[in-house]
Amino acid sequence: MENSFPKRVYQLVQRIPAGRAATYGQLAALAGSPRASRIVGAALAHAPAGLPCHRVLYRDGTLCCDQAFGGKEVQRQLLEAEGVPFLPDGRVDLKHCLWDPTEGTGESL
DNA sequence: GTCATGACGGATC
DNA sequence: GGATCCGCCATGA
Repeated sequence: MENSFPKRVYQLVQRIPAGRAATYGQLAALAGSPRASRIVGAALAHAPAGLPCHRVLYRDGTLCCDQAFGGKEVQRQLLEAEGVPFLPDGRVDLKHCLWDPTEGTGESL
C-alpha cells in the first residue's frame, strides 16, 4: 500500500481521543520512525481539514507556533474544551493527558 | 539520483 | 533552568 508516512500520521491523529494529547515524536514512532518527528509536523502542515491536529504537541507539552491551524490560543481553548488539563506554566499537562496508543487498539477492559 | 528544507527532539553550553 | 546547536528522516524540486 502506498500508506506514505504522512498518511499514517493522519490515521494516528484521528485515533487520538478527546481529553488526550500526543507528541510529534510519539506519532512518528507509531508511524514507524521514532526519529522522524519533524516529518510528522510537516505532514500535519499538509493535513486536510477535519484532522484534530490541535491534540499534537511538543515533547514538553508546549504548543507549536501560531501558524498552526489558526493560533496557539485556539489550540489551548480546544484542548481545554476537551478536558485536557493545563499547567499554570501555560503548557499541557502531558503527565496526565498523554495519549496511550493502546487505548483503542484492543485493550480488553 | 542528489541537495535542501521542515508544525521536532535531544544534548550541550 | 534557559537558550542554542546539531542531528535525523521523509518529502519536494
